[in-house]
Amino acid sequence: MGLTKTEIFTDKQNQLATFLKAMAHPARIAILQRILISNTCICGDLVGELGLAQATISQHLKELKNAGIIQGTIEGVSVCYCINPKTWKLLETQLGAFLAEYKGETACC
Amino acid sequence: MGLTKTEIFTDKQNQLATFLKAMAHPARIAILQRILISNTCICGDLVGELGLAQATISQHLKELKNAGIIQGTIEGVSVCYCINPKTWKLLETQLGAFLAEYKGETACC
DNA sequence: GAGGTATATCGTAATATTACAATATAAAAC
DNA sequence: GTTTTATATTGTAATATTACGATATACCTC
Repeated sequence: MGLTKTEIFTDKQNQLATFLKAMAHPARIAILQRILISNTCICGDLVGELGLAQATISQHLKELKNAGIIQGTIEGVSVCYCINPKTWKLLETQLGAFLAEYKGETACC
Repeated sequence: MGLTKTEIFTDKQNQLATFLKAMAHPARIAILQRILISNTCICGDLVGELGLAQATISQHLKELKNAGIIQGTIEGVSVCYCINPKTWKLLETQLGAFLAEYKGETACC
């Protein structure tokens, strides 16, 4: 075992889970916030700012990139990472729809 | 290693990561949707509806409960699980604030 | 209280994640 | 072309997650 049974869930459920999983780490939230605030990002800055090793940050960036949340373009010696606007909007839509399913407090519990 | 370095991040970053992690599984999204739609929930229903073993579903419910997202009250033989309104609002606020940090497309990448 | 029903917990196997040192790659500067 | 600088990849150890069978618990019904 140890393998998520994706086949029994809908594509939407699986996709939302993938997005959430990609963001479900404080380092990746910190990285995203850093990109969001400065509206641009160079990986080297993060190595100094977060207290994690360069290899670890590179790994986190890779996961955000795999999920499609960020994109990177080579800029001379360094790489410029920024938000993928298309994915971010999709994420906002899907997450918004999910959260909106809550209809207020129930009488039950 | 293999242990997240929570101490180098802010409480807000860690809390948001914890919420996201709790929801970052298609089974748990399906469970939440089921609770949200019916405005109530009994675990036994889920065992029939999702294609997972009873022990697995109980485990997923436990994780959602540990994160404070759902709460359960014993109701005779079964347990009634429902959304924790306070946590759900906190989650909406924190996630909303996070998503709102995006200021639209950048010129950079 | 014996039997049935609903949920939780335990034990365990397979797999995934997190973190980092070491090393590789690739472009700029000299 | 060698050195410097920035990032990626590889290898590896520690830990976490996912799933399920088996078993325990707890409450209702008779």
